[in-house]
Amino acid sequence: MNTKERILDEALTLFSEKGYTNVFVGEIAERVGIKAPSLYKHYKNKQAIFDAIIGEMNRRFSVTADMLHIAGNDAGKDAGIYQEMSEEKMIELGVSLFQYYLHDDYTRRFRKMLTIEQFHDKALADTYMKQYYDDPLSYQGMLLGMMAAQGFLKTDNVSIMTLHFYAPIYLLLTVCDRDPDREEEAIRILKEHLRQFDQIYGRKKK
Amino acid sequence: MNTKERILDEALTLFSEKGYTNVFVGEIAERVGIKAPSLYKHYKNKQAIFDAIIGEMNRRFSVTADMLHIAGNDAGKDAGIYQEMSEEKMIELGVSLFQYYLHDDYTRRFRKMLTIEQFHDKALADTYMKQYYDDPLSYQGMLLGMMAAQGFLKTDNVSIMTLHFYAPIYLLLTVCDRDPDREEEAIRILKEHLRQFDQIYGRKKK
DNA sequence: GTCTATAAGAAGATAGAC
DNA sequence: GTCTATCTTCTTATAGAC
Repeated sequence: MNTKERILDEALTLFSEKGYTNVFVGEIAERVGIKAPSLYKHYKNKQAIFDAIIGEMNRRFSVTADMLHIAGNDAGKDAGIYQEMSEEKMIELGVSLFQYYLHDDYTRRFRKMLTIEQFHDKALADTYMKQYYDDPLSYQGMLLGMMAAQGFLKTDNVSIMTLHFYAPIYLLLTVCDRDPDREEEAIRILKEHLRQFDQIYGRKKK
Repeated sequence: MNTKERILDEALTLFSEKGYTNVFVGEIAERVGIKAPSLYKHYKNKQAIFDAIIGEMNRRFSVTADMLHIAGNDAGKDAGIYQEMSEEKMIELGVSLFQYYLHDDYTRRFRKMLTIEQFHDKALADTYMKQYYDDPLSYQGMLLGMMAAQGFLKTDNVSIMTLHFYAPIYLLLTVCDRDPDREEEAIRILKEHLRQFDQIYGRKKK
């Protein structure tokens, strides 16, 4: 990683912990191992660092979104995939996805930075909404909808079923972001949630 | 409202919109209609204003919490109250509660300020968690648990049922905080959520 | 590209008159 | 309690040598 990239990386870490205004240019430079003025050879000013981070974030978000769309559509074509999915397997899958979102370095720092900075700028609030509300409900709705169409789930309102699937996951993620010590508890609850979801909406009614 | 109270009020508004560091003492003073130095006759410094707001917030939160506990216990003693609660009545109640949380001036500003400032200080993160995770799940769990005990709801896991009730409400609240234009949509979804919740966990299975 | 020195300006806070 | 004037400190950013 070159200096220009390291600046972005350290800045992202600091912004996600303290917010834009509470991070000083000298602080970023120190972490990179240079003095503040040197930093201005790489970026025009502090705002340009922030903008570059936002740009990179949007790029990564849209790459992930595309991947999910493709994966979702592929899964839809292969109807057999769901047949093999037992409750335990579904829970395992849900937990790994949760842990990825929680621990992946970029995902976690972007999420915390957006949480702090979302009210500074309407565009950031929109990005937050898209990433943590519209897109998840859209992708997961697509998958759950296909499972319903194939008779593996039972509902007459796919969007609300999707909301019931996703909202607890979102809530538990916010818990762990604020208090990492509660991760174990959150994962226990997540598993119970997924199990109960499967009982409610699954093929075999309890 | 005297000057000391007006300072707190305007500061809370500004902090909830821009965050502590992005609000200048002169800005608060201007809104109150005085000059910055006058403000120091009422509060030792900027931090003292913030601390006073946090103190007031915690006071109001605990008053509400006590009220909910008492109301919940009273409701528990009066078993008949739930018998009269039709699905439509339950939806109406849920929507009014949602709109109260969304529009009540203090509730809304405290929530936005906590969202922005929560990572500056572990105590604030703890307050956030208590107010928007532990307490709601505890109160609502108490109520739903009593309804289950009396046979009006059916589940073998009250905490997860409560999570299924509350998590979508929390998610929809974050949507409206970030984009007030989506309130109408959110309330439509909220109603569908409550209706489906009643169908899933209500006495009469669909 | 990195450094030292420094300019330029902003923001919090105080002094002291009224 | 409120004001004007001012101090002090902090922070961003630039100048110019190496």
